[in-house]
This record gives sequence, C-alpha cells and structure tokens, in this order.
Amino acid sequence: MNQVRETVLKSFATAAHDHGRCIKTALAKAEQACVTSGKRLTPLRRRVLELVWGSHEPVKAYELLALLGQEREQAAPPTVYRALDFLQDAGLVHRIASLNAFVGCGEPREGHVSQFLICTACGTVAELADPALSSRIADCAERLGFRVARETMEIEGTCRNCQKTGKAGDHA
Amino acid sequence: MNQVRETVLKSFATAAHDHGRCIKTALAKAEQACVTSGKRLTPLRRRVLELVWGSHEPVKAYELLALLGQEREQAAPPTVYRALDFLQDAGLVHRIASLNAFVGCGEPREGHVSQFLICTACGTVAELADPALSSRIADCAERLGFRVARETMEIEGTCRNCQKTGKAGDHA
DNA sequence: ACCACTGGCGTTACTTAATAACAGACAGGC
DNA sequence: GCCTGTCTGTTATTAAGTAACGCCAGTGGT
Ligand SMILES: [Zn+2]
Ligand SMILES: [Zn+2]
Ligand SMILES: [Zn+2]
Ligand SMILES: [Zn+2]
Repeated sequence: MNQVRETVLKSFATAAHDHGRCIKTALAKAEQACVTSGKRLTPLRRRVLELVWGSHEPVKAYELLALLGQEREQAAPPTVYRALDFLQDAGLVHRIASLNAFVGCGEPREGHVSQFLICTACGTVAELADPALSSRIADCAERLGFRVARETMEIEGTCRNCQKTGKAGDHA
Repeated sequence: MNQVRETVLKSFATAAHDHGRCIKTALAKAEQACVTSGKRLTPLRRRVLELVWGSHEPVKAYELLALLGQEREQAAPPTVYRALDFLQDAGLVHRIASLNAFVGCGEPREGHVSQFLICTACGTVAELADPALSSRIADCAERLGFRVARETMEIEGTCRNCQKTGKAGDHA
C-alpha cells in the first residue's frame, strides 16, 4: 500500500506549532524555486506570499487586500490578484476553488496536482500528494478516452483534532 | 478491476445526440425524486432545472438569470440562486466550483459524491461515480485521522471527441 | 369562518470576487 | 542613453452571491 504524504506536515498535527518556522522555510523555498526557474519574486509578491502563509487556513483575496492596505497606501484588487496569479503559476500557492481562497504550497513544484483535505471545523487545510489517487483518476479517465490536464480535489470533513475536541465551527 | 460508470451517458459519446430525450428523462426523474422525498418541484424550480439541462455544458447562474428574464418580467439573482439551492439540496444539479457553474445530475440521489470530467475544449462535463476512487480517498483521509464529509473532484482535460477533431477552444 | 404559521417568491440593496484597460515606473540589454 | 518588456498604480466595470424585508397562497387548528 502506498504511503500517503501530507505535505503541510504540521497542519493537522498541533494547533500551536512554531508557525514562524513554517513561514520562514516556505519563503526560503520560494526564493530558491524562483531563482532556479528564473522568475522574479518581487517585494510585493514576496509580501503577498508571506501573508498567504499567515496561517494554514485558506485566505481570501480581499482579506489579503485589506492586510496590504494597512501597510501601503496603494492597494487595489489587481494588486493582490496579479501577485496571486504569479504565485499560482510559480506553484507557490494553490487556489481552493470551493472556497474562493488561497493557501501556500509546502512543496513548490510547478504544475503539480492539488489534493486538499479541508477541515470545516477549524478551517485548516492539508495538502495531499497521493500518486495512487492520481493514477486511479488517470485510469478512470483513460477508459473514457479522456486526457487529464489538471485535477482539482477538495475533500471537506473534520480533522483529527476537531473530532477529539468536538468542535463544530463553520469554516465551510 | 471496478467498472467505471459514466452517469451522463451521452456526454462524451456523440456531439449531436437526441438531447431532447436527456431533458425529458431528467425532468421525469426529478419529478419522481421529489415526489418520493416529499419535496416541492414548483414551476419555477422545474423551469430552472430545464434550463440547466439545456446542454451538457455547465451553465452560469447569471446566464440562467438572463434566460429567465426573457420569459418572465421578474427575475433577480435570488430567484435563480434559490432555485439552484433547492435543486442542489435535492441532488438534481451539481455546482462545479472551479467554474462557478451548474450542471444537471443524471442520477439524482441525495448527497452522492460528485466527480466530474470537464473538457476544456468543448465545455462538456461528464459525471463519474467511481466507488474505488471514493474509497481510495477515504483511505488516505482515514490514515490522517480525517473524517470525510464531502468530496469535490473536478478533472479538467480533453474528451475523446475533441482529441480526434483536434479542437482546442477555451471553455476553461 | 377565523387565525396563525409556513414556505415560496418578489424586491431592493449590498457584499465579495475578479477582470479590463490604460498609464507610469523601472530594470536590463544594446 | 535608449529601447523594450515587465511590474505596478489607478480607475472602472462585470460577475457572483447574499441579506433583509414583505407579500401571498396554502395548511391546519379552533
Ligand atoms: Zn505552520
Ligand atoms: Zn479541524
Ligand atoms: Zn443530452
Ligand atoms: Zn470536448
């Protein structure tokens, strides 16, 4: 049986981990990825990425906009959407379609699949990378003559912590 | 190996099938489902469902609104969103989150999973119902202590027809 | 017949999400 | 220095979805 890798390691592990480290390593990896791929991680883009990594909960574009607005005069929708577009293309953040929100990617590789577990109680999101799942999808598709280009998988439910603590909040 | 069922049978089969039949049987099933579950398929809801079934391509809420506006004076966003909410709850239509759009469900059962193949060339959507896929997801989740409530799976790519005809349109 | 309660719908107004289009700034290559 | 492309600022607009209020028809009890 294939081992499931949970890329956002701490996400469902402990509520109060050293999230500063998460942010720091994420930014370091991002810098690295951009250097090797020749993309420009400008201060604005870097800052937006940092804000996205503010937590392991998905962030809304207009929340980012508000945060940006606090620290610089000029901040309009295109400001944040352009940065997010770049970050998505670079594989540094993912968009969660079912939530209209964004999360940082713990393992930036361009064009990799996105499989997410979303806890509707605490709002936390964990990113999976299960090859068996992908290949099962490829199987289904192939049998119908369908060529897969991009997969969006967003699984809502309750994480271990929230099951224990009986939380039932509505981060739907 | 499990057999993959493609619930919207004609969707990727022939471009010009007898879609009138699709609509008719879909509406008949819907009536039936509502009767047995004690839900009220009012004229408005029925009409919206019919419009959703206008094709096998997902329909946007505001397109529906425009269509409704042609045939009745009174049509505001809540009109169509309320109907769509009802139809979703009844399992008669699905929302495709990655497209902000809606498609009719060929096999109305309340609360069943939604797995979609979306052709970015012709816009057509096919609904899968692969239990093996679901159980694989359940496996992954369980290993992380995650309890699954709802799964959203939206696979983009190219259908058999569009591969043959070399179409590359952008119904992204 | 009367009343109260409900669910469905019309209506207005608003929030949130995202994009278009144009202009200035700024860096790197020549 | 100057051209060129990319990044960003700015304004405006479209698309998507929701809140809140009130009307009315149907229902069910008294
Ligand atoms: Zn963290
Ligand atoms: Zn949780
Ligand atoms: Zn059809
Ligand atoms: Zn196609």
